[in-house]
Amino acid sequence: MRHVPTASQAKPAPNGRGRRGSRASGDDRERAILETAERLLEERPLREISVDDLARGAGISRPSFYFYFPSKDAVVLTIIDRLVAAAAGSREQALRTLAEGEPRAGLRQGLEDLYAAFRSRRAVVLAAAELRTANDEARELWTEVMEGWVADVTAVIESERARGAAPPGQPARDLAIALVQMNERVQYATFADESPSLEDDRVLDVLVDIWLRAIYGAAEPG
Amino acid sequence: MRHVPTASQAKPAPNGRGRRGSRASGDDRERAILETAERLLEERPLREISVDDLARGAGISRPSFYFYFPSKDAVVLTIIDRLVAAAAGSREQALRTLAEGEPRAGLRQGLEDLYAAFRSRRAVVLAAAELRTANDEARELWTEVMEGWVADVTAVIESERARGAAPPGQPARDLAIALVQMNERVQYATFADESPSLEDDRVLDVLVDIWLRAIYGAAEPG
DNA sequence: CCACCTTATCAACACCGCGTCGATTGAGTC
DNA sequence: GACTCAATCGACGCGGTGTTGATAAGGTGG
Repeated sequence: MRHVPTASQAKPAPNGRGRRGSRASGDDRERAILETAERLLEERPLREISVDDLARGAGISRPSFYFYFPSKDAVVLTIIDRLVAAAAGSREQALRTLAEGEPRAGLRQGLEDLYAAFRSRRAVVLAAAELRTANDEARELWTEVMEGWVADVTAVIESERARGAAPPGQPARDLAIALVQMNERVQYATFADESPSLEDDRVLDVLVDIWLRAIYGAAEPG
Repeated sequence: MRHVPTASQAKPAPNGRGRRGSRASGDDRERAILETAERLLEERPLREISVDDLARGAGISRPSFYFYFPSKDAVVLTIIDRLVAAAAGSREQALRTLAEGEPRAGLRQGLEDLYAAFRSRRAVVLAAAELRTANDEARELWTEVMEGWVADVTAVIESERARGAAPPGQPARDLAIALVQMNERVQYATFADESPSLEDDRVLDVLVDIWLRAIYGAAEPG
């Protein structure tokens, strides 16, 4: 279980991740650490950034770092929390468009918004993916996010089937899981510039096409 | 560039990963280390296995370990090399079935064989995925494997389009990349028992369905 | 059979990154 | 001017990695 109210509550009260108690001038330091982390993540992966790097970057010693954050991971988790809160906005927006009876356009719009939100914080997203394999809290956060999307997509598929726009097929939730995970993986590969990976400007066309065919396509045409 | 001839050449000559020179009785130790690694990977992730664990498991001291392998990663890479060589068999088999004019059945068969091959070495596959993010050599090996599959799938799609069985659509290679990456991610999630993830016995039905719709489906029916 | 190479082994070491402890400073009450 | 408490950091212990150098334990051949 995570203990933090997923950010967005400006400063009040100590939380599991942030500084312990108080709110004196050291707010600057805390911000400095977060900014240093974001800056360094643009240059190299999390695993190559030490607590000392973060401390020095923020102009303090390593032990002082621990006054503000309990660990390196906690810093990144704080950053991710905020990104996730921001992305939640995009998701709600997309859902609303979807609900307005124009599901295909809405779908494209939704995937576009999400892609843009993550694309703009590429470094953080890659760090989050790296953390996920090692850190329980990160894994739980990721799970929450994925479950949220899967639930939404499942609802959309079911409603499209109910109104006859989409044919029956695999259980909606199973389909949703595979599609959401496809997006995660494809986008990650593009952000990380893996090979093979899709070109940045091809990602959406390809993903949207597969989603539409998976949801609206008949089982086996041609 | 990797320097190792992807295993399968029993013992000859020192290679980049294995023991340096010679082939005395210490062959047993080398095998013992590899077996210890596989055994421990069934219990816990690579990151929680130390060189000392591997050494003790093989009945030698930590420094002695370095006589056989240059690092913990090298051990896992050796294991992965062998798995990949084995999986290459499945892939060739699948391709042959595919080429015999029964592409849909062949596709299902191919995905099934691959899934079974990896499923049976779950622990190793998960370790490989973990290594990939941290280790250059692992990343290159993974790239080779992925590029191989993408190339094959691209060829299949193009040939199906050429003979009129599949309609035109996104560039075949782009489609292939997304589908192959989807499989990777979905299978990983299932092996790791993430949430959300597909149930073990649902994976193939869902993946095959999406593949068929993505390849053979029309752009936008219903 | 003994000098010699080569295989195989490990204690001891140097290094790095993490997280903690305890002492110290300095600004703000009362 | 005595007290508090946020903030800082030197020094430490821990656990992990990889290396060095000394040593034993087989052949091999002169």
